Amino acid sequence: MCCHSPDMAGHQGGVIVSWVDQFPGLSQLPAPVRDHLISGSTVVTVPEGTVIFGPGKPPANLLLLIDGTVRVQQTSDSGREIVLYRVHAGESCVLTTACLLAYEDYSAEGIAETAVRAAAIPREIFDRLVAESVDFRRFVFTAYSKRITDLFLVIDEIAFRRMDIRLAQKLLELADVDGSIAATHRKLATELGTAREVVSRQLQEFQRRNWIMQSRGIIQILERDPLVKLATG
Amino acid sequence: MCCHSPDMAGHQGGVIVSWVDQFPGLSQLPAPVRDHLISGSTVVTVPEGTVIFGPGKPPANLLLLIDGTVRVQQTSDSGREIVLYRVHAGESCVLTTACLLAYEDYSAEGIAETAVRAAAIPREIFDRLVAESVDFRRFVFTAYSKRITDLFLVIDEIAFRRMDIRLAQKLLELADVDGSIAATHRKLATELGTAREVVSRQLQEFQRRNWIMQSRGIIQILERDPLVKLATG
DNA sequence: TAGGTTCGGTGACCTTGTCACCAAACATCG
DNA sequence: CGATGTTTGGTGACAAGGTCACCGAACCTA
Repeated sequence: MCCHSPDMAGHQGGVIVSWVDQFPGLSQLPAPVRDHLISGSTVVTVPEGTVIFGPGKPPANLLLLIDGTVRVQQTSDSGREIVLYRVHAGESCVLTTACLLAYEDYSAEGIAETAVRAAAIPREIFDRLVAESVDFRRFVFTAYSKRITDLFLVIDEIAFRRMDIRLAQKLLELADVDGSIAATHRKLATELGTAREVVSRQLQEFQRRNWIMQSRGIIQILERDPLVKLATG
Repeated sequence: MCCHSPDMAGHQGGVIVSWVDQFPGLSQLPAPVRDHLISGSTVVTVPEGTVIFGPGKPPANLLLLIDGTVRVQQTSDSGREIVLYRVHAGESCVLTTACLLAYEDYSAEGIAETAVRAAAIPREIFDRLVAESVDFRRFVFTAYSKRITDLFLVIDEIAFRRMDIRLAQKLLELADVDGSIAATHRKLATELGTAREVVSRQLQEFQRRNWIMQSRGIIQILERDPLVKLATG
């Protein structure tokens, strides 16, 4: 975490513009709370690949992502990894507040998947805002709700769903408009919490059926329909 | 949810005794907050087996368990189940607050595993307490932290750990002092999020090695040491 | 004691995870 | 440019785990 910079608030037709307005749940905060939030936080930028928090590296602040994406994942002893969820621009790393206030360590780690710009809210300011503002509380608990729902979904998937279905879903999710996906088998395996070989085999099967075409690091979807049918059961 | 009853506060040598004192994080609340908490909540009892919350049955209150245990589990489309965590006396169903305040539905369900006595705190009171009291906030976020850690652990286990190890752990966990376990294979399978047959086969193997003895609904541990060695790797 | 239910055992089969190893594609650097 | 190391993905063999179908024994309970 580096490159602290002053908040970029500015005047525009009499209205003060700030990163706060990019957060749906925060844009209607009453002026004093809003000011408190802005003055109490620092906008930071971190380069791609930075480990923002992790085992033995407890988060010091609540981060509200202005730009970029944070990937939260877990690594097993044996080295296999699984992606738990992603935090996108306009969202917050809210689960870290649990250990912010409880001083507990999490076993997951957060990695800047792209360059990230974020507002960092120190523990004390966060606590004060929760106390002061109904809207801020609503914002925090709504964010919690979404994350916990995500975790339940992950558990459901890894415990109960078949790999071919999950892989098809993931391909459709990652494909851009022309149906191409820039991802290695290794990356896909991490997304799904499985082994690389399993992904390779499954993709081989999709390729055999002419649903996809592969080259190193790139997968091209040839027939969307059967993938969709498989993904949606 | 039934059997509402007045709070059983009483005098004892000049000190008011209440269920609040059974909660480590709440016993040091300042008097006004404490009173607010007591007066704003209702002590309820629910019989064993009651579904306290679930899909389509959003929780109406935050429950603080005075007595008994609540099992929180998830069921797949195919009918397989997995236990996510348990809430014991002195703890709270705190994850429900996320949907309490966000009006979201979760896919998990909570079941009274025994008869349960609990203090039910309505949404508005909960919100007010969070606003008023640092200690209550600390209590809430600490509880969150523990639950989320539990969920991360569950994900780690089902994604990365071997069944024989997990089963050995579970047996040791459930065994009473003389090493006997009252549980059907079906129950154990739900605990671990696997199929009954897998548990049966694995237990068969443990039996073949003379580590356990089985009869209908009961497993008796004969040799603890090898199970411990397996469980701890 | 008859009938229904729950519990556990079993074999066949499929999917998923692990291990060992290899070759092609790519990157780097002299 | 060629030599070298790294990343990526392919492959086969095998082990572990999940699914299906079916069975008999144990246990209600009426």
